Amino acid sequence: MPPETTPNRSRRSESSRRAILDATYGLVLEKGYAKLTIEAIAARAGVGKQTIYRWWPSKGAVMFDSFLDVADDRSGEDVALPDTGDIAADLKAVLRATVDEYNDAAYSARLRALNAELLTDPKLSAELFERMLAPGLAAYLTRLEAARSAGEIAADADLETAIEVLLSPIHYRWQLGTGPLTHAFTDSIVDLVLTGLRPPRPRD
Amino acid sequence: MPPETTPNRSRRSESSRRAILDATYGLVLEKGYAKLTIEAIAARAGVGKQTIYRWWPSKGAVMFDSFLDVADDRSGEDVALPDTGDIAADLKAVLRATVDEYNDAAYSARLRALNAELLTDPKLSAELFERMLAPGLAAYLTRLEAARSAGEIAADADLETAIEVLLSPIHYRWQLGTGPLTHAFTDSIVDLVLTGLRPPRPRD
Amino acid sequence: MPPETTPNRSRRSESSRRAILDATYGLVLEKGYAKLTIEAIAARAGVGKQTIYRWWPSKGAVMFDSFLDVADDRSGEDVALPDTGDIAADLKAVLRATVDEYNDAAYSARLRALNAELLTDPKLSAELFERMLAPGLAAYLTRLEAARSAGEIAADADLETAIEVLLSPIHYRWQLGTGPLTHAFTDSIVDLVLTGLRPPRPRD
Amino acid sequence: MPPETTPNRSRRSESSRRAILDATYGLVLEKGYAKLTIEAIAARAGVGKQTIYRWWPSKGAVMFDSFLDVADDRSGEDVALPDTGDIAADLKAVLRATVDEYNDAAYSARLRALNAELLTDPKLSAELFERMLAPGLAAYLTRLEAARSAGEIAADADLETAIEVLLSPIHYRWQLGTGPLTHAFTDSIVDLVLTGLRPPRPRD
DNA sequence: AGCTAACCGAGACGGTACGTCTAGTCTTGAG
DNA sequence: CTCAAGACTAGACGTACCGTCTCGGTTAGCT
Repeated sequence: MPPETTPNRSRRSESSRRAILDATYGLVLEKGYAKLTIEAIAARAGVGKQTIYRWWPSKGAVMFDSFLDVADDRSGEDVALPDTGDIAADLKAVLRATVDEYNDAAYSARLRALNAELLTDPKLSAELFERMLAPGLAAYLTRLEAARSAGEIAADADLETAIEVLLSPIHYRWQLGTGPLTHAFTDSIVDLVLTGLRPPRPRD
Repeated sequence: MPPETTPNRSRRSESSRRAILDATYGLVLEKGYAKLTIEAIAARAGVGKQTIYRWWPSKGAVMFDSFLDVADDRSGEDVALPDTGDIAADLKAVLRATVDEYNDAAYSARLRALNAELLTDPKLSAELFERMLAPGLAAYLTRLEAARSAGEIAADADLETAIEVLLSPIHYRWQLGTGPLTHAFTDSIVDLVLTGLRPPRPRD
Repeated sequence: MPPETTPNRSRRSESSRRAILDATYGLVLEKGYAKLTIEAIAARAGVGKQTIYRWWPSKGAVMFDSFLDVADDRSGEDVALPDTGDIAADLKAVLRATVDEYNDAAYSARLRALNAELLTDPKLSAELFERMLAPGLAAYLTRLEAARSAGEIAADADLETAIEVLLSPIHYRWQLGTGPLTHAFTDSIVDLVLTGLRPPRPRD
Repeated sequence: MPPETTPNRSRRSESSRRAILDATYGLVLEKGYAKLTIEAIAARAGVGKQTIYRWWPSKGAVMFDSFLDVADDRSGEDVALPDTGDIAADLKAVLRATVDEYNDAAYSARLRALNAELLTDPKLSAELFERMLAPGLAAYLTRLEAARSAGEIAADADLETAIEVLLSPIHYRWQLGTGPLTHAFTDSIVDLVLTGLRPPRPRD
């Protein structure tokens, strides 16, 4: 993500880059994003401040990169959703795991930093989307398409919207605190999304 | 929201309070929340810095108050959802209006500030919920209960979850930029929430 | 000497002023002027950097003030030259004392700082002259006038020039290292200035 | 004069040496010594910084060398003082020329740089003396000895001291600003040094 | 109808961090 | 090897704000 002004990329010190990214990652967890400073990053990374300013335009960009860097490390991993043949059960299992992550203090701290930066600089969202969100969303899409093929889901269903409708309530509650982040909550989202609010058609 | 330590509330200058809140509100729109400073607020409000520190614990609290203050002004207003007898049409109309607000630059700027502060200081979410969110959510609940009584919605539907499922995708897209905030998007949310993904039960 | 922009003089903290001046004075002696930094002054004085920048335009100005401040403290003291009735003896005694000062390491360090700053910013010389040099030169003038009245010195002698001719060789040797700063050197200056180079007029 | 550590002198690039010295000389005149930086020298000379650090120990040494280099160029020139047979007239003419130089802005700027460096690093004075001062002082000595032989000056006069007494007041006024640098001033120095302050011996 | 304690505007203070600049060292690639 | 180029660690620069602390002036609410 470096802004590439004049500095010569080929001469860049990889060890400094790593040290900066690691220091940033650690400091956000320890002190929180609001108390993250460039000076602290430089000190912990054993790096001159100028080396940070040479390659990143802002503190937020460093933090952003440090998290995306971790995400990239995982990008080779298998992100496929389970497929037991029961779409409801599979979605519930995945969303339960997701909500457990949100309830983890360290994960939550990183997420807060990332979202705060996103709110400060919305231009970053495209990059965030591509490097962090897209792989996960694609996995959901694959699973839902399989369910559609299996006849569990209506042929004309809008799957892209469905994915966001499944995931966003978790993010919403986490950020706005409108209610507890429980397995019951995610289960009820899955039920709702799969069956809708409409009343059962009366037997005739 | 003032923390009330020792200062005597009855002696508080209402004109200073108003000037501070107004200055804050204006500065967030003009410069953005990240560049908001206590000194700038004090200067624009024609107020000593100490007067701010006396009544608020942080910059975020002032900003928060300045927005809630606007919300409180509206609290007498009618927040009821329309009821034409067609729950799908009514929800679509309301969500279209909501999405239009999110697409407004000024509203979006304020929302960014509010959410950024919330991520920095999650303790504020309870207050935010009570003063800004609760009235709106109550209105949704009222309308959905009416629909349930009318038989448009299943008797055992989880309406609280349904409301969050309706609203959160808008917030999600707005914040993460996963897609365009259009009327088509909100319409498809409503359809999804009302009918679900399940295929129509075959006529027998 | 503060440049007086906007800050309100009457609110100035005298204790901070003193601490800054004292810290500067001490640091020049310990580290030398070239290694004097505003940060070190602020740290030793227990003062914020801004408090220095508020009242002085540059590091040199602070140093300058810190030395003139010492000079001012002495300004009430008696700076008169001795008067034994023998102008040669009196001048030799005073110049021997002067040269001893120049040979003192601490005095020499301060003098180096002062002169270095003067070379960097010649505008300071007027102030230096008034506050540090003028009193001393006046004392010489008084003594030389007494000698003139006593007939030891020609009635039409240019005393102002004579004073500079007496003092400047010491400064010159000290700064350029053209030779050793000894009592023999200053004695010979006095002899030269009093009798000149001309051969004695032959007795006829 | 390079400090001679390890680098192999024979491989040294003469063109780089010249470019560095010339760039330094020019930058001192244009920006002043205080704003002279190694980076600016390297940039103007079209030279890597390391090439400067390899051959000189400090910025001051480069500047010093750049000026002595000019002085060395002149060392073949005739520096003898005029000899019209009238020592007073000859000295006045030379000192007038000297003071004119001091009043020249460019010469004064160089002199400031040189003296500032000398105050910062007194170890340089020996070198300065040998390469810049000594030839001039020797010329004075030659002329004064001629005057002594001619009977214009007392046989036992201390000529070395006399030379410093003649020259130092100019340097003193230039640096401390104790008075104007005029021909009248230098003339009166010559008169004073030649005749002294003593009153004319009464005719008997 | 004062008195007096508090709040008020103002802004200097001790600090922290900023983003920039320069020093002096180290690395790379060309000659 | 030396050299130009320039990235590196280090740390001071001067600025912007932080949150605290006086300072007079003013205002509210008790005597």
